[in-house]
Amino acid sequence: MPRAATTTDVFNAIAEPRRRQIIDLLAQSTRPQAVGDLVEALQLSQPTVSKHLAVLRKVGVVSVRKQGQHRLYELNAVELRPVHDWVKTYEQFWSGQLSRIKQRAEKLAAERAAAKKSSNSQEL
Amino acid sequence: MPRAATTTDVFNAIAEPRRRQIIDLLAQSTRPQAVGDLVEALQLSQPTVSKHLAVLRKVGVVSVRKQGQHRLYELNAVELRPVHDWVKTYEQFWSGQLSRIKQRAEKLAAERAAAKKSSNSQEL
DNA sequence: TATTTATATTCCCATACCGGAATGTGTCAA
DNA sequence: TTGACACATTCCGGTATGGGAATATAAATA
Repeated sequence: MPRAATTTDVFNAIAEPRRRQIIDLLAQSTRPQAVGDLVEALQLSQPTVSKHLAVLRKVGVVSVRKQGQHRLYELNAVELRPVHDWVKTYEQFWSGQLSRIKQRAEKLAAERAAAKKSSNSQEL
Repeated sequence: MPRAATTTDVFNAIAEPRRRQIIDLLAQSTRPQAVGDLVEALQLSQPTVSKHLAVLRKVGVVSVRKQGQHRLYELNAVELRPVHDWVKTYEQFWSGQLSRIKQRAEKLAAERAAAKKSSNSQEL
């Protein structure tokens, strides 16, 4: 099995730095951006930008709207939520000491739950 | 230029679901885990697990310690911080209405800053 | 020392990439 | 209709993948 396609999910899509740049640009701008605007801002060729946008479209991170001969791209940030939710779990590992206590408590709770499930107290 | 290596940065490393599973397992367990434990938990072949661990090692997300013939893997979650920090910016897009007001204010501030930089009030 | 155990590494291959170049498609304007 | 413009898509080539199979390495054990 080869590497998963970039269009498989958001995690694969945002692995590419230019695609994160595109997301950042769309977030910073009030209004939807035409492809040409992004081309200029990113200093990349038009086909390259269009292809990155196609990936972001397929995973739903951006949406398009036609306006004349332009395509206006808009951020659909909610699709980033899986990434946020996953990584947020680990915030506690580098934030204050108080949180570290909480972290420890959660670990112990997890252990107890696991031990209960399989009456096998071996470490996971 | 092909796709960036999985070992290029954390974003590429965590694109692979099994590597995220490994991270999750290491986070849930109190103690460092031997490769064999992960093999059993993930139901993957030993070489596959070892290779995923090698990727996570190279980007610093896990650290290893020898204990006899075992290698004990431990999570180094702080290396996930770049992902967290990047995606956290977008939290506002799906959290409560109050935050959305704040979001709008930040956009306007960004616009003003951009306009100041290039005395060109065209939209970015 | 020979054997088992735990893990890492190498080789293989089908697949998918990212960028560049070229080309296709659709819209506006003369 | 003929261009001109904005954008998407296709084709190409060098590279890297992830899993399986086989092999290497290193420690424990008989």
